[in-house]
Amino acid sequence: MAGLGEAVEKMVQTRRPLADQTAVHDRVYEAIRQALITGRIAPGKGVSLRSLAAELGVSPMPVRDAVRRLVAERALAINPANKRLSVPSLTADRLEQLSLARLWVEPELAARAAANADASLVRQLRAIDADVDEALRLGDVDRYMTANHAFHFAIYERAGADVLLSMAGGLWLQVGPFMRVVFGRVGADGLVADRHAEAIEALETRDPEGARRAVAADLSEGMDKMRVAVDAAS
Amino acid sequence: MAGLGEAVEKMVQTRRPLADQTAVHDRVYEAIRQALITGRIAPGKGVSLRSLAAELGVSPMPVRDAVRRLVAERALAINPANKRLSVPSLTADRLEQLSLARLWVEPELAARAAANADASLVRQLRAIDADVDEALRLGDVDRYMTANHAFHFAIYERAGADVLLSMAGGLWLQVGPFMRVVFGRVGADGLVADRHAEAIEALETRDPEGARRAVAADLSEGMDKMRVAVDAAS
DNA sequence: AGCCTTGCATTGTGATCGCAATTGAGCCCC
DNA sequence: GGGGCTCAATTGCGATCACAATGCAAGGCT
Repeated sequence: MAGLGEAVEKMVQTRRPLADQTAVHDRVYEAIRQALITGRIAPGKGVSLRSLAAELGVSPMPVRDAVRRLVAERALAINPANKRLSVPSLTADRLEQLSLARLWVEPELAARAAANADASLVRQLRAIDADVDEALRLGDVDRYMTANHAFHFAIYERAGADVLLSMAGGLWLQVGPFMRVVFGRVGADGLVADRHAEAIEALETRDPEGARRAVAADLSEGMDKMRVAVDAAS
Repeated sequence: MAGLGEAVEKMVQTRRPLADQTAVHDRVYEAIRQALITGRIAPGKGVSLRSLAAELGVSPMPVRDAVRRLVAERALAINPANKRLSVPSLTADRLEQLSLARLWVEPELAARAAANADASLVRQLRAIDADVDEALRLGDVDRYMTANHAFHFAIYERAGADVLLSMAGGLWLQVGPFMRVVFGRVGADGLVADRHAEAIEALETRDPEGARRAVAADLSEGMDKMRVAVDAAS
C-alpha cells in the first residue's frame, strides 16, 4: 500500500492547466488497478475510502467512483454487513474458476489477433518480451508483472474484440493478487519456461491455432504455479 | 424510459424507517439493470444523470454510482469526448462476441448446477417455467424476459461458482437490449421451442452433460434469432 | 436566405457538509 | 487482573454547491 500512494499521487498531481482530459477518478482507478495487477496490495487487507483519498491528496469522491468501478469488476470486495471494502481473499475455488475462464477467453483473443497481426505488432512484442526477460533476470517482480501484462494485452488488443477484451481485463484484475503469492513462494525464477517466443512466432506466421496453443500453454503453466502456491498456503 | 421511472420510483420510495439495509444506489442500480435486461431502454438513446435522478426523485449522486457500476459492466457506454452516456448500440460484431461468451459460460454453469441440483430446485424451476410459458402465451414481453432471466439464473446460482456467475450476469446485461429487437421483429411467438423442459429433466437426473447441452441449445436458438433480427436491422 | 457566432441551459465532475452506523479503545466494575 | 461497557473517532452514503465544458438555439452578419 505504501507504493500505491506514491504512484497515484504522482499521477494525480500531473494536472495540466488546461485540456486535462483524464478525469481524477480515472487516474485513481488506473493507479489502483495497476497496484492490483502487479499485486502490490495484499489480499484480505481492508482499506478505507477516506484514508485512500487522504493518501492520494484528493477528495473521497473520485476514490468512491474508482472503487465502485473496481468492485463491479470484482477486483475489490465489499463486506455487505460492514460495507467496508477489502481485497478479495484467495481461495482455491476462485482460482479454479478464474483459470478456467482465462483459458477460454485469452487463447480465443490470441487466435483472433493472429489473423490481424502485422510486422509492427511483432516488433512491439519482441521489445516487450525483451523487457520481460530482463525483469526476470533481475528478479524485478513489479517490472515483470507490468511487462507481462503489457505483452499479453498488446496481443489481445489486436483481436479487435472489445467485449472479450474487457472480459480478459477483468479476469487479470482478479488474478493479479494471486500472482504475488507465486513470487512469494517459488520466487521469480519459478517462471522460466517462456512461451512468449512461441506466441510471437505464431503471430508472425499468422497462425491462429498456434497462437491459441501458445497462450493456452503459457496460461496453464502460470495458473498451475499459482495453484500449488495457494494450496501450500492453505 | 417512461416505464423505468415509475418502476424505480416505487422501489426507491420503499424506504423503511429503520434498518433499511439496501442502499439507494443499489435500488437505482437494480432498477436500471432490470430495465436493461428486459430491454425497456432503447439502445443508442442518450440519458443524463440529472434527468434520471429527477425522474427517480433522488439526488444525482446515487444515480452516478449506479451508472458507473453499469458502465463498468459494459451495460452502459460513455462517450469519451462528450462524457455523455448512452446505451451501447447493437452491432453484429458485439452480438457475435456475446453469443460466443454466453455459449461458453452458461452451459458450464448449468453443468455445475446439475451436480448440486435437488428436488426443491427442480420444483422452483418448474414454477418459473410455467410463468415463462404463460408469459409467452399472453405475449407479455416484459414478463417473459423477467421470468426467463429468473429461470436461467435460478440454475446458475446453484453452480456455486460466483466468478462465473458474475460473468454470466454481466453478459446477460449486455445482451438484454438486443432481446427487445427480437420481439420487435419476429414477435413473441418467435420463441416457442422450449428447451427449458429439457434442462429441468437433466437437472432432475443430475446429468451435467445433459444440462450443458440443453442450455447450450436454448442459448443457440435465442442468439440465432437475435442475429437475424440484427442483420435485418442493418 | 444561409451560415456563423454568441448566449443560455444543461451536462458531468469534484469538493464539502451532514447523518447514521459501526468500530475501536479506554475505562470502570466485578 | 480480566471482562463488559461506554464514548469518541471513523466509516460509507447521500445531498448540495460550485465550476468548467459542452450542446443547443436564437439572433446577427454577409
